[in-house]
Amino acid sequence: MFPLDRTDRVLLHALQADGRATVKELGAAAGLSPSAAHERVRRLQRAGVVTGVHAALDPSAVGIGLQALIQVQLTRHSRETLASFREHALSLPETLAVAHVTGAMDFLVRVGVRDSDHLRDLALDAFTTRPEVARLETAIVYEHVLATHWPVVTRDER
Amino acid sequence: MFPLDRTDRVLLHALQADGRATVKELGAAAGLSPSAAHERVRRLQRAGVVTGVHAALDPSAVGIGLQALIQVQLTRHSRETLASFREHALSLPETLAVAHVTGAMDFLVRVGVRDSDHLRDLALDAFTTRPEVARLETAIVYEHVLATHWPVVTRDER
DNA sequence: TGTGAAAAGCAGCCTGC
DNA sequence: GCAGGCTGCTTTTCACA
Repeated sequence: MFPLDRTDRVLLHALQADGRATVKELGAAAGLSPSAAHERVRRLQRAGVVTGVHAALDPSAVGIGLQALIQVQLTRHSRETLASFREHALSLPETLAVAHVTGAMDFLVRVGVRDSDHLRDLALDAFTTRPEVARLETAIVYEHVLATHWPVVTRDER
Repeated sequence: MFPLDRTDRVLLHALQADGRATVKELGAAAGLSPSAAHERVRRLQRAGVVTGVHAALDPSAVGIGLQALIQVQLTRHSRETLASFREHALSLPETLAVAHVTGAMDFLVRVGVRDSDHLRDLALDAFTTRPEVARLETAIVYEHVLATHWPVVTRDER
């Protein structure tokens, strides 16, 4: 694991809060010169600690009137079946997130749709038709909030 | 709803793929001059279509060895109970996402922990002790993938 | 790893279509 | 609503500590 010190944590925090922050701002937050902050940010990216910087959109602004959680139980649990369903779910334009989990249901797919008609069409056309799918259970998502600040749960306090 | 044309969609797509892209690059992707791209990006931000730009981190790099989905059934469904549990869940450093959903379970909280000991401590100390919580069901998350490209599901093709 | 200076490139603004 | 030019700031590199 890439060792993260206090300065790295400050930089990561700042980049999670505002991914477009300038190196100058990041440096100021971490008590570093712009060039030093730049070097550290580049290193964090090269080391794969920062996997990317992405814009977050307002669901309703892009036509998503409804979010749902489609819980899927597979017919079989072979590697092929899992991989095949995973790929399919990720390929759907409505898919916002895919989770492969333990328990009665194998996959949870969070989707963004226009309305309940769109949701029904999606469930019937893109899920129940699949040979991998044994059972579906769909829940409406009233609200979904992503944490914008991941803590560094490591204990070392370097 | 803010009207989005083809050019806006290209800009949004580019910003989702790389939130640190320069206005020059965004313009090139959309077939626009840097100044025009800049103007449109600013408008998309002011209109709230782009709610923010955030760095994504590698879970294992920040000490998250395990992710779990804690499903919570509440004792009561009053506005106060819902709000109180929601706030509590969002305040936990381990929380990665919170969803309020329909169905047997009321909330789904995705958490990032070091290991199974950490998960047990979290469940016992931060969930089962809460008066709002009637029942817990915890599932291990083998894999979680967030879509980095939200489609614009609107139909108008302006 | 960090600083500071210098060069290159970009953002931000303005003017004219 | 867009292009092009201008100015100041930011990024990026490099020598040095």
